[in-house]
Amino acid sequence: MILSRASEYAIRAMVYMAGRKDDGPVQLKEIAEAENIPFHFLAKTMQVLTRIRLVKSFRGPHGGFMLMKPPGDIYLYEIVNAFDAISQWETTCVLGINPCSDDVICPIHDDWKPIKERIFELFQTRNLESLVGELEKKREKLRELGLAG
Amino acid sequence: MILSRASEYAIRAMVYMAGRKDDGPVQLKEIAEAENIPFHFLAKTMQVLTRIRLVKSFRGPHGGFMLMKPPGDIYLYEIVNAFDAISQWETTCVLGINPCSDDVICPIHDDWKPIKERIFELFQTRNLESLVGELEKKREKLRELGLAG
DNA sequence: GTGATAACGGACTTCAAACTCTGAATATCC
DNA sequence: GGATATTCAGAGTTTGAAGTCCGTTATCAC
Repeated sequence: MILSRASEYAIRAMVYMAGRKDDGPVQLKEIAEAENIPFHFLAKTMQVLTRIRLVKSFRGPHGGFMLMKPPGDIYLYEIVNAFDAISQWETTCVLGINPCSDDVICPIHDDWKPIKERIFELFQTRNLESLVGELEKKREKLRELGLAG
Repeated sequence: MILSRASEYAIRAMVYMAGRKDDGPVQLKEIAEAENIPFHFLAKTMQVLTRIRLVKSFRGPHGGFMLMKPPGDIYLYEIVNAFDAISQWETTCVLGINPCSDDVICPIHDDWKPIKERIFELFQTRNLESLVGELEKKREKLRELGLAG
């Protein structure tokens, strides 16, 4: 709703890779099935991530993809920025008035600016490691609820 | 970037109407030219606003559109909701995981929720009158800067 | 080196949003 | 009542994102 599908899929794929216990490359097929992402579309998405060196790819049997950096060093911003020109958000607002800046006649700019900044901050401070941590917490919580119910 | 064009155009058109000093109906042509919106597209947009009774339309010579309520009583939410199903945002997140709720395995949900709520609040508390006020303030500011420079 | 496996790369198709066009309906003015 | 102005309504077109397909290339196992 605010990111392209490619960005969404890329994040989910990366989080999946980061959260996988098993070492060694993860195959496209496994990610696509686990995350319920169209295979061929994810293929192209992963190619982009390979090109910008967020992941390393291995062809042939037992091939697949591996993260190039520890999960704690990969921030959402890097991923998202490969697919959506979020740097351009600086000069865009909800009203589509472009360029929209402090000096442009846009009635909603001053409301929108802090929200935009907050989204930016989210992307720039959240890394894969912390996201995997969130997942663990959520799983734990659901497990407790399951036992209690 | 987060709203459809129709929503964006609708808001701009409504703000334009609210800010117009002259009484009487405003014509499509005037709005389209003033706000630089494709004429025929705006036509359909205005038809929707007419149908949901945010504006009243008049055909024939000297026809046009008028707000059905005082600007202070028209909130962005009403406008936006006519074009984008923002009520569905409740169960959607940046990662496209749908439904996404407090109880669903989505690593970013807890980050995204407050942002979403803030956007909601913006739409629900901002009305046309206050937006027109913002415009005035901005214009004033720019005028001062112009004199100073 | 042959065959199987998996990523690569580009072309193709699908779909929905954005935009355009045209004629019908309705109101005004003379 | 006829000419004109304006919105209404629906169909058609364009465009770009999303998704699919297929042949190529690299790697591994035997």
